[in-house]
Amino acid sequence: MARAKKYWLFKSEPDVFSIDDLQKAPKKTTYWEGVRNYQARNLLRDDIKKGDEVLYYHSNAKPMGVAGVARVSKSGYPDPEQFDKKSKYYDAKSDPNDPRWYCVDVTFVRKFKDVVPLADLKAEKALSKMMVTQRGARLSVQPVTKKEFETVVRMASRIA
DNA sequence: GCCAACGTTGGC
DNA sequence: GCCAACGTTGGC
Repeated sequence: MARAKKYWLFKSEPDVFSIDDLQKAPKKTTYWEGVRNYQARNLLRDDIKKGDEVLYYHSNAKPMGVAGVARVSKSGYPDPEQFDKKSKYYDAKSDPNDPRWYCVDVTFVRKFKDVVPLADLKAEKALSKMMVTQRGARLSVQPVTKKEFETVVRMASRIA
C-alpha cells in the first residue's frame, strides 16, 4: 500500500518563476531548486514524494496568493545547483557525498482563473491554522492539510 | 520602498 | 551555548 498523498504549498516570486513559466516549461516541469533553508530542506528530502499535490503560491507579487496547482513529479534528490560554481545557489561547503540541499521536480497541473488572494485565505475560517496565513511564516515549502488544500481549490472555482 | 519577523553567523 | 549583528523574506 502506497503512502497517502500529501499536500504542500510552494512559494515563488512570479518575477523569478511564475505559474505561467511552469506551464511554458519543457514538459511543463521544472526542478524546485535553490531552497536554502534547513526546515524546507528536510521536507524536500524526506517528506515530499512523487504524486503529492502542491498549491503554487505567488509571493511578493500583485496579486499575492495561490495561483494554481502543481504536482510533484519526482521525489527529493540532491539539488544540482549547489555543486555548480556558476550558479547563484552554489554552496562550497556542500559535500557531493553528503549533499546539503535537496530539490524535487514539479509539473504544472492547472492555473486558477484568478489568483486566490492571501487576504481571502486569511478571511476563511477553515484556513485559520494554515501556515501561510500566519504572521511571519517565511518557510518557502509548507505542509498543507488535505482539507486546506480542498478549501483553497474550492475558493478558486468559486472565483471562476 | 519600508520595515518587521525570521534564520543564520560568528565573537566571546 | 548565548546572543548581537547581519542578511533575507515578504506583506504592506
